Amino acid sequence: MKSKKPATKAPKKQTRDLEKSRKEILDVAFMEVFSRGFQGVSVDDIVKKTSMTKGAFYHHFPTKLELGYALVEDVISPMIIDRWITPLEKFDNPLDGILQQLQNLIGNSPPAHLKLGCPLNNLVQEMSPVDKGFHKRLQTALNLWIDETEKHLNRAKAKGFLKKDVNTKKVAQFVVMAHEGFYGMLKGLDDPKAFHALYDSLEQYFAVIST
Amino acid sequence: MKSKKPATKAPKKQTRDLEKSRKEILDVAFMEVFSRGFQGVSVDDIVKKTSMTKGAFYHHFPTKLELGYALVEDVISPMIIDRWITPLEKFDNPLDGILQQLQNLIGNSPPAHLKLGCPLNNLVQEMSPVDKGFHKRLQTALNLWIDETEKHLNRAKAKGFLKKDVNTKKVAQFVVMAHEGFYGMLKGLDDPKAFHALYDSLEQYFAVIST
DNA sequence: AATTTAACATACTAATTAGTATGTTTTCAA
DNA sequence: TTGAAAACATACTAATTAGTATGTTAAATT
Repeated sequence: MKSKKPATKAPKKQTRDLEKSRKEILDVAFMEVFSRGFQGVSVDDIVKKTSMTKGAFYHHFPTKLELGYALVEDVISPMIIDRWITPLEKFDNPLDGILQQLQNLIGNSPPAHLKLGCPLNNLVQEMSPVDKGFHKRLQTALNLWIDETEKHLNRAKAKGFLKKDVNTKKVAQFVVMAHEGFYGMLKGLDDPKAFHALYDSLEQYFAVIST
Repeated sequence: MKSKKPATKAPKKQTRDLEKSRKEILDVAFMEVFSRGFQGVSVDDIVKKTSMTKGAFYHHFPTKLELGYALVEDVISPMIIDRWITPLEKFDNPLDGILQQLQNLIGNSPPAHLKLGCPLNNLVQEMSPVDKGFHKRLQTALNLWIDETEKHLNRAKAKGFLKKDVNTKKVAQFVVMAHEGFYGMLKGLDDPKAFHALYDSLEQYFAVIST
């Protein structure tokens, strides 16, 4: 039996950690909501997949809706930045970066993962008309995506990759729309060739606005 | 009191009509599901907004899922043909028709209606990963939309409006993707100017593939 | 006209739901 | 060390859920 406590200094023997617990709930909730929808998941479902109980859940989130809000603000929004914005920094031409990321994160994704769609788009379509608090936060997340994309497009313009007369705000909106559209389409279709079709068309559009 | 029955031949005094009742349930269910999502609507919700009761509902549909399937096949699919395909017949150049219909049905829609998004896209995003029966039927509906769009693009090609080397299947997929993307975007954003931004970009893309 | 059957209505059930009330254990500051 | 508060656990509740069992009425058939 090794239940003896070694006399060496306790190496971080915390059994309770607010931040870690919150993160565990959010992580589990994210996957559940991602795959079954916000209204399709119950608080009990989430709790069951957690190492905690209902008491813990409601210690962290006053209502199920507040958990949903936290998912948008604390999980999904940072994820968008991580996956779609930050990687663009490595590209001299942001337009190349956008196409590259589409290829990496969507084109190269296994079909099983594509079937779940986009976490943000899923919630926009499901919850935006249903709850004002959701709508507000989802709108903020979408605008964040658009604004950050626009910044890189402005950089592209400054570097001479984009025609002088292009409206980068408009293009940014179109680019984000295409991301949502790609995800939505590939979620509904099974056709693995569909991505290339969409990708090729977007590439053609990029060619028009490029120098 | 006018409760007397005129001796004139009964002018269709049916109190029970299978088809009419089914249609009433489907119509009510469509609006409820359209605005609150399939999982956000209960059978009792639907029944309450109907002139019938639960007994009638389960006389027409064995389960809630079967009602959902009927919504896709009997309500939404015909609606897509009516709104997005049939109108194209009036246009000499189908590409003009597609842009016109986008302007009519989305650009000129009141924001209150745009907030509900697209009935098909809503269900694709919410239900496609959740239930196989849904996925299959939603996929069929999407492919119907794509195939019918492709037919008109082939007509455009035959008439010389499209470049000879364009792949009409690919373009059709991109067009439907754009429709879903437009709807999804405008549902999340509030910006009334967003439509024009998206529209302009799509128009530029059309210019590339046109003669 | 009588009888069968189709088109419903009414009343129920067992499971699930979000949320609460109250207890227990860990942590940390004095 | 102690005591208070934070971080949970347990046990409950009232409402809602999809679905059923059974009754009733209108319509079609004979």
